[in-house]
Amino acid sequence: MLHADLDQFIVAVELLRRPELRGRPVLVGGSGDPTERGVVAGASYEARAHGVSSGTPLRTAAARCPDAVFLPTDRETYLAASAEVMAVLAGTGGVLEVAGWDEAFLLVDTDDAERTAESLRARVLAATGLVCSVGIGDNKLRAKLASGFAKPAGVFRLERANWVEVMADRPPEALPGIGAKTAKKLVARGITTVRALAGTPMADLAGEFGPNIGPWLVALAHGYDSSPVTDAPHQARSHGREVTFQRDVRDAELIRAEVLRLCQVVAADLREADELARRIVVTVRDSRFATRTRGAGLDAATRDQDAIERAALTALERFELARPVRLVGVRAELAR
DNA sequence: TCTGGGGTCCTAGGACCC
DNA sequence: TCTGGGGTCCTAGGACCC
Repeated sequence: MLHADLDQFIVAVELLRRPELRGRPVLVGGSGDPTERGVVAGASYEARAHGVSSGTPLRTAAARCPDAVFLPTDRETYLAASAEVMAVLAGTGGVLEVAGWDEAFLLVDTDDAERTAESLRARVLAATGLVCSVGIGDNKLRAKLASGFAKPAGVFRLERANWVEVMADRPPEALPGIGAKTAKKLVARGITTVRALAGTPMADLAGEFGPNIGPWLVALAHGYDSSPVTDAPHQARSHGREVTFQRDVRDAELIRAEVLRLCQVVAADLREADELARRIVVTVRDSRFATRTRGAGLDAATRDQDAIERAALTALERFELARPVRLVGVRAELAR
């Protein structure tokens, strides 16, 4: 099985229409104004050399990389480019599972996976002008990790036979699914490598991480993954919108007005997606970055704007709002 | 000058039912 | 004075990913 992953996808799409920026540090994020609140969504390799990567606050990025060109995020354009890439991948005849804007699994029948992977890279480049890397694996977990090792513009194979050689000495957070929080808890137990995690009895982790996640972490460290590649169309569970204020807001009326505006956008999103909501959840993040949610059910599955607004205001009233508010969000959980 | 915005999945606790 | 054991649903929060 293969995992195709576009190289610096967002920046690569921008460079297609601004080829004069090639070779320069380019950063995409927020409104494109690095004095505003926002983070980097895409960084060119030249910018990454200055210590800027996806998730870096724009202001920090501007300080580290003053020569960078800042561009606003343009979702629609990336979605369109993504659709083009996925169409090329689908054209190969295998089972295609889209796993994000810029990545997909492909189950193909081949006796020369490297040759198939290279031809895939060539087809994507020829059709879209975008460079991708391709991982070959004996399951999805290994194929995904392999595409990371294949970057930039390469092919890499990771399977049971070379798992220990490639992965054992790496830190646990090299595994997808293990982030900073989990890594820290593992370090506290003296687990600092994939090897050590793989050698931990599952029962030891079940207490702290839960009866399912604990054992799953150990399986992850062995490279086990039995999840199938599926081309079943993706069914959204929720649609939401959230906004970070440029300055924290104390005025309850302003917060209320923003929640109502988000309700309008969410209702429009539901109409466009032809979905009905069952519950509305409001998110509030305060000036200390503490994030809370409150929800309210809907009497019937609906996308009626008035009903969504009523539910959102009911949920909003249940917050204390003791501190200035940094972010508000409105999410519709869908009827299924 | 800290820390976006779109999501998904899992867990834990309480309610409720038999 | 003691008050089981399952199961399911709802809700809020946590962690993670791109």
